Amino acid sequence: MSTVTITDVAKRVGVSVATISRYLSGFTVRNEEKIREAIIELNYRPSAAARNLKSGRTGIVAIVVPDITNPFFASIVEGAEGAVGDDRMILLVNTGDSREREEKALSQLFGRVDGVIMAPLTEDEQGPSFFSQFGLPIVFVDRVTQDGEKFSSVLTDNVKGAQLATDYLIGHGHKKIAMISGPLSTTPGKRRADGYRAALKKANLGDQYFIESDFSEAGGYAAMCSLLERDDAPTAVFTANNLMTIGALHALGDRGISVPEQISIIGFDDLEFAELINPPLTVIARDARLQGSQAMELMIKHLNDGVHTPPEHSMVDVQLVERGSCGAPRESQKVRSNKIGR
Amino acid sequence: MSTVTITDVAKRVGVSVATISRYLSGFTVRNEEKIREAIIELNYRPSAAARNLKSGRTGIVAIVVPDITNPFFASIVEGAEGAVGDDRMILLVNTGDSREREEKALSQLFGRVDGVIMAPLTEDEQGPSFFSQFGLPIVFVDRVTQDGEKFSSVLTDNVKGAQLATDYLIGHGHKKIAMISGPLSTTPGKRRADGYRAALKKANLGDQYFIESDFSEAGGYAAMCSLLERDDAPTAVFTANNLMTIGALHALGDRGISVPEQISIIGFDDLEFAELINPPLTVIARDARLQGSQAMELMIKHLNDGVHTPPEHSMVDVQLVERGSCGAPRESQKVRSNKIGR
DNA sequence: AGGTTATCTGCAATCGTTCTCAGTAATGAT
DNA sequence: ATCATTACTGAGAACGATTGCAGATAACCT
Repeated sequence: MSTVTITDVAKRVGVSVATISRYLSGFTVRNEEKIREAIIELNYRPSAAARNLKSGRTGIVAIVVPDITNPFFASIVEGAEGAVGDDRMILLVNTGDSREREEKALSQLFGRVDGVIMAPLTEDEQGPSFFSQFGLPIVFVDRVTQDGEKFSSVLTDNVKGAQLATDYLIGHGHKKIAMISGPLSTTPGKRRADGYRAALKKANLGDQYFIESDFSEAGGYAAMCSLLERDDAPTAVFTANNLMTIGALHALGDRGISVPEQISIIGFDDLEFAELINPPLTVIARDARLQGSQAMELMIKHLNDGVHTPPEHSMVDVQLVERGSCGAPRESQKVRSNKIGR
Repeated sequence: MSTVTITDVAKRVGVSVATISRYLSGFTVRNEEKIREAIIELNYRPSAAARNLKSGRTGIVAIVVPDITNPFFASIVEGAEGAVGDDRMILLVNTGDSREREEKALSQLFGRVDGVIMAPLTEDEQGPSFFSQFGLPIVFVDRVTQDGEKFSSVLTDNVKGAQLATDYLIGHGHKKIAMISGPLSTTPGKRRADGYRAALKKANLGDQYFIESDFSEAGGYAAMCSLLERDDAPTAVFTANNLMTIGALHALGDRGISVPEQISIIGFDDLEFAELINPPLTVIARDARLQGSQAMELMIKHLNDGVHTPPEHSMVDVQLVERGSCGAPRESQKVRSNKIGR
């Protein structure tokens, strides 16, 4: 076990601890060669704890995400990892969509990390008041809290993405366009719903097929089921995230409803395997890794420039990736007959 | 900003810092009520750094994985998160399949964490020698290093899984059974290859269709391409992990080769969307979340019982999930004609 | 009352660094 | 040779908690 301290190294070389410390911090000192050797021979490793205590910094940046098994967040983490650099590490907190765990984690983070990159669970007011007393640099990614403008953020152009998707369905001639939405308490939930409604309005269509759900596969499944049970079922669906798209597809598969012949579907967020699905999935894509790396770069900037750097807001673009899951609408009779026949 | 220390609290209450410290550690002290109040009023938060320095523990467990965007590892992390408990946190390190980053991370981890749960990149000898001098409890998950028996581990029954898969293909009448294997330098790579070969041997078949690749989608794609280019192409393929399965499917899709009519495929590791693929994917599944939680439980045990608890080894079972990607072999002529026609 | 134990307390050392301050040696300019 | 400048050095005080020790108080026996 390595309980060898800076003092041991100093004794070995015959200088003071201050010199060793300076050497470690990159200053030029007289006996560099001997110090290097002594450190290797003694297998000395500086104590992170002692450094933290003195310097006040930990060299750790936290990333708080609601669900690490969602490929989108996994990619964010990957992007952040790539941008974190050599002298910092990442502390991952997965809150599992639990508000309680999010709060607990945040309070425990204090003192252990230099900054927090987070995708908060909701935009509720509780968040900001907590953050203002937090004292650490915060960068929001993908989602913000109510007064998110006060902190740096890297967001997606959700409104545009949802409009693109809805317009695309409208362009195919659909009139009955459903949206399986995420929680309106979240940034992407709200904004994507806004984009959807704006596009419908522009085309003089109503939003009677709007369903609020919860960004999970089960939620997408349930929402799709309830849409299919309607007397006047939609001919196209826009699902607000990847997991809900998968859930919706499972619901369709279970009922033997074929895509895009009987119903068209377009999802927000691309998936590694979107092309492999039958049919290949048309989606609104964005660069999650880029979002992660931008968030980390912003964080590093704040860390280096001091807390009082003004917040910066970055917006990542979206684009429509056309594959094969959307087509022209079918006459509603046909859809109904199929629905009965399930 | 909270620069309020234990001394401030002590002054406020009119006792010594020792008393506050004891109160914080759960001992019964006289003025509990007043202390509680003072802590809240002053918004005092104990300094993690100072605690670390004195006590030597950090309350953080590291998880080192090669690729967090692989759903399998994401699930491991999720499982570990669920089992970590209230007084510890998880530090995630994503090495991105880079040996260099793995080494660097490991050395930086020292002193910042109480233990390391890891899926090492390879079984090379470098690992163990490093770990023996590491002095921290280590739990291997999914993969081990050469002298892995010295440390606790949670592994999968890889041999059995590979045998199940290969036997299944043999049972369908296949004779030309390929394996797109992971690196033989890794635990799952080697063991799954062993299982495949054992099953072939039992059936008096040769392993001329064995290809070693790298557990990535691109690797699976390339391997599948090279198999298809052979004069005598295989009629069935066993891919050694989820990403390579996706890659292989992409390769087949690009060439218009249909599954399972023209070629059968079975993969190791289930996928959230395996049912949605055309055709639904038959796989060898295992409970990744369970592996993660077991690893964490083992770690907590080591942490609580002291370093000198003997290592424990746990093996998670596998099972074959039959869907629709395997069928009877086609005559080789047909396959060849299709190959020419691509 | 006196003695013993149990419970709580404060003092002060300690953990392993960083960093200010003052001091010494070496170099260059005059 | 003198002085100014530069380049490095060591002593020692922090940083904010934990904890062994010994003393004080209260509680319990006989």
